[in-house]
Amino acid sequence: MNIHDKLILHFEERVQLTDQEHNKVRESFKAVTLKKKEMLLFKGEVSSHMRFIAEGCLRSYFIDDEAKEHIVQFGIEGWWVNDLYSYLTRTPAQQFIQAIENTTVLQIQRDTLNKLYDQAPPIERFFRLKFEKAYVALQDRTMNTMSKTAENRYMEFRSKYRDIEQRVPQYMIASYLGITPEFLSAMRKNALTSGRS
Amino acid sequence: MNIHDKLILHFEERVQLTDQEHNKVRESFKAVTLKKKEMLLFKGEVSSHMRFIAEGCLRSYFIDDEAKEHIVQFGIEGWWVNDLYSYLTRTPAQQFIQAIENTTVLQIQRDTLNKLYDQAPPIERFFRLKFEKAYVALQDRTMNTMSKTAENRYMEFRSKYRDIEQRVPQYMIASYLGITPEFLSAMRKNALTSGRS
DNA sequence: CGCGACGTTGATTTGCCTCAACGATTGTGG
DNA sequence: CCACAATCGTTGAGGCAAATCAACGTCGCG
Repeated sequence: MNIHDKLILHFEERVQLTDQEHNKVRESFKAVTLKKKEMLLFKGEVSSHMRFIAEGCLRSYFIDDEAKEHIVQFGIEGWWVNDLYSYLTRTPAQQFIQAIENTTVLQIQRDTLNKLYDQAPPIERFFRLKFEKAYVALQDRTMNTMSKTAENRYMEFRSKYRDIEQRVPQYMIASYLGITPEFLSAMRKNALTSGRS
Repeated sequence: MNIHDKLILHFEERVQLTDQEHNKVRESFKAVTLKKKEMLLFKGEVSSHMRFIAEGCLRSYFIDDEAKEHIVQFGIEGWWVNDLYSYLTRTPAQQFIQAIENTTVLQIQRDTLNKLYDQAPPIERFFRLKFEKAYVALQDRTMNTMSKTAENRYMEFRSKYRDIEQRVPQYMIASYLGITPEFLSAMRKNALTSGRS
């Protein structure tokens, strides 16, 4: 199975595409490969691509006024990553996107994608559905952050993203959860000495 | 100007509609009026409408394990409100939606909207764009919550949503910001006695 | 072998919460 | 139209979850 097949299967989980649309997709999305720790997007660049992770693992993060990193999102095979604000407004990115493992991404230029929306309505539908889902997922995270303790959020992260948990260093999980590595470490110790697991 | 005109103008800020599509919109969206404190959606109901606020002010909120309320979103004229998770998955809502002022909402049934997507691609495009924007806005809020103090978040809220600030009680703003009313009160006192404003 | 990346530990500090009490408004039923 | 009850905001004392800071152990890798 070549790399574009993955993307097409991904689209076809949600919408039906004609052969012609398959070809459009194959032409429009270009592969990019990254080695571990390489950058896919730097803060300050304008993000002008939508990006699908075909293989590997990435993180997007930003740096606050006190020079601290905060992980916005992890992504693995089958996920999309972007600094969407930069992409939509054509302004310099606030976020960095970096490879955690060697990674292959399929990306499409903004203008190409916008044309594709006109030519292939199922693709536009796919993205409508995708953003609906992404919004719901993000809202869920927001609600958790507002109402749960760090320990509960960690437990939920572990059960929801077991695959990711095993591929990224612990301090990045702490950053994603909005806590310090020290505190995560302390929590893990507690969880082990009480509830056996 | 009747109430459906507002909605059509709202669509036409982003996409072009034909006269026929105008009519579809007029037929499909039904008006609902609410008095202050009335509920538009209860936790446990399935949300089966997309809802546009034509006039008034609403809040959506949830109640956590410790019986505390958390405001997820405010909405005024020109905004959309929903428990999107419930709407998309047809499962019982986690959230409540309540009128803060007397309010008029235009709402469309899920099935009707889904048909409309097929019949009127610009409407589907509108919602793709809307969810992209909503996602970005929510991500911005998430990033703020992760990296800023309560005081900074409050200041940002005030400058970004001055209109809302003046229409909702202070304890609801506290809830939206993820702090207690007491702490917000203390912050306000500080801000006044130091920086003149 | 040595160094950098990662995780851990413990002492101390801090941002925000809890609880309880108390004005000031608002609104509402008698 | 007044009286009383809600509703809302404020204050202050005390407490806790999580951060900070500094030091140290361990592993993988060049």
